[in-house]
Amino acid sequence: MDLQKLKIFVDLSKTLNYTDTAENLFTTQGNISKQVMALEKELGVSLFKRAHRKIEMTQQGEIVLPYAKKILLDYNELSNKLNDFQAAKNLTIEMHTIPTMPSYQSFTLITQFLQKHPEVHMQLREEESYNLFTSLKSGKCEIIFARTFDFDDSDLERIITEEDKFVAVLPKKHPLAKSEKLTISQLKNDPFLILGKSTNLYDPVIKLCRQAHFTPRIAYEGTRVDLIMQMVQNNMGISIMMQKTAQNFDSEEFSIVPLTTNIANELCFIRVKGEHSSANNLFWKYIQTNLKVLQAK
Amino acid sequence: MDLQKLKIFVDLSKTLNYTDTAENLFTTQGNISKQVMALEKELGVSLFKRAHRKIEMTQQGEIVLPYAKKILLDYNELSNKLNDFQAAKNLTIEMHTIPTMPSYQSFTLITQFLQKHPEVHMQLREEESYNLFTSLKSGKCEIIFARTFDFDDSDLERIITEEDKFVAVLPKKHPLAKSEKLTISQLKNDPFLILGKSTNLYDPVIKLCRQAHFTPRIAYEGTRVDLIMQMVQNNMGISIMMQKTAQNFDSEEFSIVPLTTNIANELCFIRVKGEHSSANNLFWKYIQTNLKVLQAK
DNA sequence: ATATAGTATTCTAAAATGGAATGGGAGGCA
DNA sequence: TGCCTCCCATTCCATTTTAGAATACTATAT
Repeated sequence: MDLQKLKIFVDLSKTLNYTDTAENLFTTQGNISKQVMALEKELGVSLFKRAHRKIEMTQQGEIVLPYAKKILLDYNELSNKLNDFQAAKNLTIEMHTIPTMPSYQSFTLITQFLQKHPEVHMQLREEESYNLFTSLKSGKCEIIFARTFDFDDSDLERIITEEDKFVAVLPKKHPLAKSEKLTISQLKNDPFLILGKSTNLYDPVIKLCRQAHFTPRIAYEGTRVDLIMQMVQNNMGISIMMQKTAQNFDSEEFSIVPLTTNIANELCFIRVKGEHSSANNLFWKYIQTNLKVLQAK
Repeated sequence: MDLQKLKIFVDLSKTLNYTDTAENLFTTQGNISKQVMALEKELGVSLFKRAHRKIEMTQQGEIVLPYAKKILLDYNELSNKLNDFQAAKNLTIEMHTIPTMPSYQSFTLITQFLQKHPEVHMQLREEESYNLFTSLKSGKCEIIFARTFDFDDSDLERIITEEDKFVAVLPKKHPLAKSEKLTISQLKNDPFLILGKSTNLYDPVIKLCRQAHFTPRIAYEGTRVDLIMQMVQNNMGISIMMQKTAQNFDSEEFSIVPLTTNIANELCFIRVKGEHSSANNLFWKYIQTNLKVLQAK
């Protein structure tokens, strides 16, 4: 059952003339004739009485007409709704991000972008690092702000906004607290207080330890950075985290010492390669441009 | 836009599995895949997110779903309505008839038929003879009861229920009132009181006169037989009509004399050759059978 | 590593489509 | 009466669509 047939039927019910309907619907008279006959066959009724100078609708035709109109209207309404939805979607950026995003300069970029483009809506959602890439690849969001370690995924493209490095967080009284630099093996006997598996920091830390041929003793694993800091202050262990995370807790009670590692680490916007909504492209270009401006300063 | 695509979409929204939907709709998995893609292309949106072990509907799919269901429901409702209509129609006989039908034995046959088949509805409508054949041929009714003269129409079939003949109706005091038989030329000087053009009696009478090489003087032309009879009684002229019409007015005040003619004349049921509703066929067969029974008596 | 479940693709024959031209019947008109 | 015109039906043909069958491809599970 093709809606085109219903369209023809409805138009024909108005014109009662095959040639006119053919013109209205940009086809030929013969085609109209065939389609109407096909529709009649499909419905099993005769829709028009053909008398040789005019045609006239049958009782069955009168039954069909309101339904045909209704169905066509519904289909149009559907088309419109979809168009509206797509238009709105084209002006909406759904971004998933690590919870700490507001502490980075990327946040400034986002707020500036939104001020400059008030027509664009941004839906930000915090999500555990662990899930960000899944959400991105499954299409739940079209862009993420995440921390990467040794990034290597040819399906994705990214804009690095900041680089970060590993630091050790030590109690003030720790023997190595005054060091200028540390390697992780120097800490192999300390209890580790680290961010858990639901962050994407866990795996790189374990990897670092493994590279240094030891398995850390994990005294805390969780998501609360402030809690870790308190535990360090209280001599319950040491922590490995990112410098930019640690510096938010600048305190007299513990030391932050850079760690020598070979693991690249960046904060970046990431999206899949390929087609994107116009708002997304607008945002992407804005970030690329204004990041250079920022860095030039 | 083919409704089949919507059907597939709706079913797929339930199963979320191409193979299952293919089975439900008696087709193949590959076909489902193609149709869904075609639908997506046609609507310009993606309806399902394909993840490699399961598929999931998109937001756009959620928008489409209620419309698809509604359209399919409407189409089903339409089908049902048409079926009901056809079924009712199949049990209804629409018969147009000359006004005098109740005076013939055909009327008895009809009432007997309706008693025997109470499920059949008969819609009788009186119509002027002149229009009966037009109504029949244009499909306004599927069967007529009419009077025929020299019937010859290969598109129609008929059952003759009674034969009739022309009679002259004369005032008692008319010089020819006592004749056993008359030819029409014997009446050429009398004023004619005849049934008008809207009956199909007018033309045959004129034809009879023309065959006898005279043009009658028409003193009355109309549809009221009773009026004609009164006029005859009052010596205002003579009339030519059918015997069975005349004998309903059996009176002492005028004579009915058979007329010698070569014009065949019958009362009959007539329908177009070809397909008919079951009720119509039932009726036709009933008349054929029971007419023989009647005639055998 | 292999099997499995699930969608996409390709190939092919059959069917539907649509355009153009032709057929054919009834009404209008001279 | 005969011609013309209006209109729906039909036919021919090239193009497109369709549906089935087999095959490819890929992520998950074992």
